[in-house]
Amino acid sequence: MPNYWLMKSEPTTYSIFDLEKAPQKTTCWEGVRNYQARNMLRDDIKKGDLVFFYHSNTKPIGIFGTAEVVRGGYPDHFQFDPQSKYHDPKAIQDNPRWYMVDIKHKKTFSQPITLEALKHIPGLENMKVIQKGQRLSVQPVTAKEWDIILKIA
DNA sequence: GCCAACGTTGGC
DNA sequence: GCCAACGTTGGC
Repeated sequence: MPNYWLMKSEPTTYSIFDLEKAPQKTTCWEGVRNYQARNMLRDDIKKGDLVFFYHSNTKPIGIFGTAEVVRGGYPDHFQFDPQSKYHDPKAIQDNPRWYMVDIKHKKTFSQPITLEALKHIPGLENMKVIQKGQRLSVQPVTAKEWDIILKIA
């Protein structure tokens, strides 16, 4: 059984439409610089897991589609790249601090499921993304939540 | 653009 | 190891 996740992105930085157009419809999910999210990327997110692609800081906010993890956690090489905005001068080569995964586009919903809509769907009351102050850019999603949302999409 | 939430840093 | 200051996220 795959596990389910939700990943946030600001569409001005990287949108689901960018992912659709990417070579092999695949991209690496770099730049996560939060330890809780890092732990999930490094330890928990495996090849074959499924992901909701969420647009934040935009209009409308919400889940725009799905993607599949095609490569599980591996070191985010941008931490070692002084040119990158994700460079981390404290990161050590043989003990990487930050991790990323590769995801491949699966589906763009015909209509995004907005944050506002998510708040009113029965069964999603405990979903992390609708909780106030929930800032993690990578979040676990339960199988039940996944099913409810896919049925509506 | 504001600001609440909350993670991180660093002085002590 | 506490906690104030500071920075960032992200909804509104």
